[in-house]
Amino acid sequence: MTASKRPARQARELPDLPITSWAVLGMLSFGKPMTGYDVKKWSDSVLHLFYWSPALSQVYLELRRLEEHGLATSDLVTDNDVRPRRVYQISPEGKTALDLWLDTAPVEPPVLKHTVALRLWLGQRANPERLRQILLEQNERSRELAASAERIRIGSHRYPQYAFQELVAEWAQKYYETEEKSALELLARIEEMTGLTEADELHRDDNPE
Amino acid sequence: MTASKRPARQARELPDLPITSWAVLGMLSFGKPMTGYDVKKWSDSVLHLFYWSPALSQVYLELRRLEEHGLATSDLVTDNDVRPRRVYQISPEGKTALDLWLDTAPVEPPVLKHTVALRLWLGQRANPERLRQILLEQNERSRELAASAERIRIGSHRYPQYAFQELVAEWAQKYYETEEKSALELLARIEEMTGLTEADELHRDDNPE
DNA sequence: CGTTGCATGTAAGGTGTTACATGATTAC
DNA sequence: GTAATCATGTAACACCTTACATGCAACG
Repeated sequence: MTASKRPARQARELPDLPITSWAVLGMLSFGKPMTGYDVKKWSDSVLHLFYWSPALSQVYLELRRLEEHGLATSDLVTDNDVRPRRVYQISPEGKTALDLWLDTAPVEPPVLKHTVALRLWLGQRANPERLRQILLEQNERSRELAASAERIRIGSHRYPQYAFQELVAEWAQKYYETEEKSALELLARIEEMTGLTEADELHRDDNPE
Repeated sequence: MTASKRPARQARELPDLPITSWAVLGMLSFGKPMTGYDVKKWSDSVLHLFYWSPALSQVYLELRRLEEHGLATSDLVTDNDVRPRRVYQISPEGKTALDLWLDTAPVEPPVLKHTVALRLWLGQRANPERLRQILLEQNERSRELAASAERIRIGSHRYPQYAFQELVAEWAQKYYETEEKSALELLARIEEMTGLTEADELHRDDNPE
């Protein structure tokens, strides 16, 4: 393809940044000035539910990059005589760029790396007891995430400016509740299957290949 | 942590490989000898539904790595006088290692990078019409993936040795059907919300921040 | 006769992780 | 007093992608 070097088509040209950058800029766009540490915490608790939480070192890198591009500004804040904290804020250019990104950047297909499904797919080779254990873990993990999403949803409720966060929290809650149920359904299916397999094994000597 | 250099704890020591390697080894474990190109094709059509499909160059790299570790073997096959194809097969050591991995490797939490949810989360800044469009695209994408999963499910039906593949295909079908519905529900919610917003705007001059 | 599929691989570079280094403050 | 939290950053490296290079076979 030849999409590499096109001249500025519009007065407002979007810098070519990874989605992670836009996610971090998006967090800044809610208006609260934040340190890298703050971004990481918020990222772990909320972004994590539907996107993913970058490593702390990555967060610092993204913030520096945003500042380089003029999309954010930072101030060194010294409260007492502690080590100064660097506090970031979105800039007007950052707001414009984010809006343009939301409006024009193509939406990449969501990425799912479902390690549990992968194991299940290879289930023929696996120990049924292990599969049971994996699905119980998955069920538990999903329950926790659903609960976490619920807390966030309730936390952002009745503040109209958080309507979209609330909407996504609600979506995430349903998503993880479905995951929770899915794991249990799969558990039941596997118990049927391996029950049959064990019966079959009485009549079979080696695995077919 | 000091988990870097530990001596062999067991006779059967697992090589430390990324999950992608195990996924590729898993594909080989179904018994069919495959070229890198074959692996990529299968990866695109099936693995993609629940894990993700590595780039072709990555597939070749993984296959080489598996062979280095003795988990797979390869043969150069020359059918006519075409360029020879390198055909990979799982080795007995590969089977043992895969089984051990399935049995003992900790299951990393599934990773979701939901680009649509990310955009929605930042929806306050976005153009409602654009959000509509994104959700319609997402609905369509999910419908296609559900259909794809269904075809695979039907294809593996009634072959008992494919029971787990069928199970995962069924799970994937439900997953994407849920995604499909989710997108439509969100669409409806957004129409309510932005309907209200537009009405509100008659009484408001600037966005709150 | 041009596009798609089959087929393999290298090179360059970006994305993102873990480990390391450092140190103050707060809570138990 | 010791563990957790707050806070910032560097270094090394693994993972993975895109672009490039190459070329035959089959289909339309």
